[in-house]
Amino acid sequence: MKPTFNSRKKDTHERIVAAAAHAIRSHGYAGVSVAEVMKKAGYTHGGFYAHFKSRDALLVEALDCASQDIAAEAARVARLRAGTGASEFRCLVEAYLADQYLGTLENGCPIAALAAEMPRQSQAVRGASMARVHQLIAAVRSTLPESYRAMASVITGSLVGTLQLARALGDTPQGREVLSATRESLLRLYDTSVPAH
Amino acid sequence: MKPTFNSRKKDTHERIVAAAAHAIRSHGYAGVSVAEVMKKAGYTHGGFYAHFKSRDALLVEALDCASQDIAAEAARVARLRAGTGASEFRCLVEAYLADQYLGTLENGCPIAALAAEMPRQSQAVRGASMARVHQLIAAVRSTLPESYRAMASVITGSLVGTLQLARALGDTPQGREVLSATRESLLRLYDTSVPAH
DNA sequence: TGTACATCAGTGAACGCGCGTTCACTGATGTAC
DNA sequence: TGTACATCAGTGAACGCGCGTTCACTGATGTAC
Repeated sequence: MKPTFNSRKKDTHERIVAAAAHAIRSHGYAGVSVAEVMKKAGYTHGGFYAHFKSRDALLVEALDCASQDIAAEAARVARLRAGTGASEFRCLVEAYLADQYLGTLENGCPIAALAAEMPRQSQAVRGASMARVHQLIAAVRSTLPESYRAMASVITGSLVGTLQLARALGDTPQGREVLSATRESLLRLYDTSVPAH
Repeated sequence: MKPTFNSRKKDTHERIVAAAAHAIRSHGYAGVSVAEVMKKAGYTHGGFYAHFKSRDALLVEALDCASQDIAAEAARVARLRAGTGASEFRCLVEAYLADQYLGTLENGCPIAALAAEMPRQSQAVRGASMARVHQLIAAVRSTLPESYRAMASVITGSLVGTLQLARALGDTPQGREVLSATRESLLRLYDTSVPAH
């Protein structure tokens, strides 16, 4: 075994991807530059192509990494709330539309940050992006009772769109109002429509 | 009067803004270059700064122009449907989430195209963008009966987010399915919740 | 344990390119007589 | 109506800069004896 060499390179690779995973959410696909990501990760830009075939290859890995981040965060929130009697749906809505995401972009949902840019990307990036969109809709669907699953699209759209609109209004009373109004509307809808939960 | 000079320059100005209004929706704020807009408008890039103080000033005017485009289009659709008995809400939903917007970006709602980029813009562009977000929410609110107006945020978010998700999936069965599922959910919701319309 | 050598992750200079912006200019349009 | 001049909208070359990508190199890490 030669653990040091292998794990050093792997470490570096992961650090670059993690930096990019934050960068795509803060600045969008179009706002991410190779040099800046490498700098944020603590390296010079020259080493980049020892790790990635191209900038697009980095974008694909960064999206995957960001998605895993957010899935882990969702699982953490779910574990915290387990036993409080809150429905999975309530946990999802309150976690996704939390006020904390108004001010900081880099840790939120990558789909909310990137959806509008997806149609303009290269085939590789678009393919990875589409898979993540399906995954998010499926995650929302899984919180709904069987007979209400046709509403997964409208609810997912509502989460993604509302977060964007609120962020566009900024961390202000108006932005927070949009978030809280949407949380309440979705939860009231769920409580009045969905029986026996 | 010196009508020719004045109107020629005004004409040129409007042609540049119109080209930019299409470009921001196709390529996002970040994807718009001065040179390309000027070329699309039929000019060389050098003349740009006789018309605009900066690229940002163009973005502001382009957003305003795109918003007027879409408001005019909405009015046109509303006029066509007047007398068919369809509610204002139904007209809005069917017009906003029309299948035609899956394939073409350049004529759709600028907020759906730009929302995620708004928080990263200069103050001038962000200010203009925020005003348009408020305007869209108000337009949605105006189609709702008084006691349901608290739902304007969730519905606007749903329209914006769903269009983005569907576009990310492309002009495919899956993309169209997301659009039609959301249209049906919103209209069913309206028909079952809102009394006497 | 200590020295000589091989490996290879990361460095930094360089490339061609398109960006936003500036500016001296051209030549078509309009005015004065 | 016809000529001489003034205006100014649009042209195209140029600027400094950051981009994605390439590559000869360095020097720390690991191996062989």
